[in-house]
Amino acid sequence: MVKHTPKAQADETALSRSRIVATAIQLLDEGGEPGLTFRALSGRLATGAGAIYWHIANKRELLIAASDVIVAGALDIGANRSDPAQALRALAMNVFDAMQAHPWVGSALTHAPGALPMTRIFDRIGQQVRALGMAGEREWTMTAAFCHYLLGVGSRNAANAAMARECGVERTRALGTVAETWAALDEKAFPFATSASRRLVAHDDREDFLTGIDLLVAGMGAMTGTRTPESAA
Amino acid sequence: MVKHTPKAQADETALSRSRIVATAIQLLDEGGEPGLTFRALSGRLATGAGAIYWHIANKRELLIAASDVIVAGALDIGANRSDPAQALRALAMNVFDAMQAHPWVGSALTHAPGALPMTRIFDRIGQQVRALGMAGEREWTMTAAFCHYLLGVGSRNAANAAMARECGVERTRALGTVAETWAALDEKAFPFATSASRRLVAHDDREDFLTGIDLLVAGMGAMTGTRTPESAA
DNA sequence: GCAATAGTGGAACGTCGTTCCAATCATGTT
DNA sequence: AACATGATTGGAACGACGTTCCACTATTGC
Repeated sequence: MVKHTPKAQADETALSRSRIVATAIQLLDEGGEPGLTFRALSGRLATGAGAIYWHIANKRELLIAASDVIVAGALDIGANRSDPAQALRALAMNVFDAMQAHPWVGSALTHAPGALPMTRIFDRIGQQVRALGMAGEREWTMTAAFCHYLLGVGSRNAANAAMARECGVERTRALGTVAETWAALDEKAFPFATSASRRLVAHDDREDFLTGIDLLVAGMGAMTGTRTPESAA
Repeated sequence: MVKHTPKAQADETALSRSRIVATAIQLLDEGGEPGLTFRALSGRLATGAGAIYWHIANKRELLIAASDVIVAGALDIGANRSDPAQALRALAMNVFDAMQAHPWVGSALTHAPGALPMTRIFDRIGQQVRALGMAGEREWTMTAAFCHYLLGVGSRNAANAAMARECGVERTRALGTVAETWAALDEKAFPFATSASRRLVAHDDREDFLTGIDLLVAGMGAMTGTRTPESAA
């Protein structure tokens, strides 16, 4: 009783790569990385594991495809300012927000460095770095530094979210546990960590992240000698 | 026939936490993250899994303990220059070299943000940032930025090593595969990645890393000279 | 000497990613 | 209308993993 166009099955009940990836994103958002399981996936799709493997090679590819949907969506909007420094900032902000909304993305990007989603980010950032006047060796190094920073923040974000989920509490409460551990350390052996433990729970991730981006942009200006970071206002 | 001091069993055949951790490091160095298995571990220690669990709570704790040995060793030497900027550089270099020699450390640090090894790094870097004249909010933000960058580089290093191991070839050859993929991308859609594909295989990780560190240090100098933290819009 | 406790070895459990295969469905040919 | 073919499906089965459990041995305090 089901109508079907020859090639493009518009049938909603039919299995397809995009439907699998969309469901995978649902599971990841609900239960984090451990929430994505081929059993949970086949259960929600009301099919078997073999059917899924017909459309997708393995879990790694599934994770990359899921990340790519999020990353492509984050890079699609905004970041088209005329000023490269501002565009860089907006770009980084978009990626950060996407990683905050979907913490598993940060860890997925880490485990597949050369894959499409990370390449997307790398390319878009590289374009802006180039527009800032970097050339030759510089543009590579600077872009790589930006990406590494972005990736580091993203994976720490993912780890924080995982810890919060594991303890069954919200992020602030989970960080509070770490803060207590730090505060209880020997002040002689860890002078900075003990004094910084208060800020660990009070700080704003997003603001800190953006300050780091500004730091890198300012550093680029200082090292090339030409530009001043005055533009980031 | 075995002599034994009451508490401190110097017996080489006896199981102990430190012997377990040392063997775990061996396995990690030989086979990467997937090389560390409770079965492989109990096999090499000529014992059962239950005996190991008497000394160590779970795999997470084992990975943290293994990382701590490497990190503590890396932070123990050097980095005692009088110039904070130079000390910061030397510190970062030590951690980078340790992560290069033991690629699994980068990924382990990512998955346990508040644990002792990462705290060690955070504290040592924070001390130098503080010595550079940062105070209040700044010293936290700057230290966090350094750590994030360090972590990002470390986990990408780990991912590269994992990819190289998986393909059974050396790192350069594995990166070459990624470079070919990038070169084959649409030049209109990925103008930067396509043009940068040559550098991907030619570059020197360590040099790039240090340039990034210098970038951050230079940024700190530039930002403290002029601005106040009201830039966050 | 003897109970108590620290420590050991390995079988067993449940879950995971992945593979395999018989059954089903849609389609082109006769 | 009947069949052959290849794409697609559902679920059983496999091997490996982290972890738990428990019977057992060795050491210690009394």
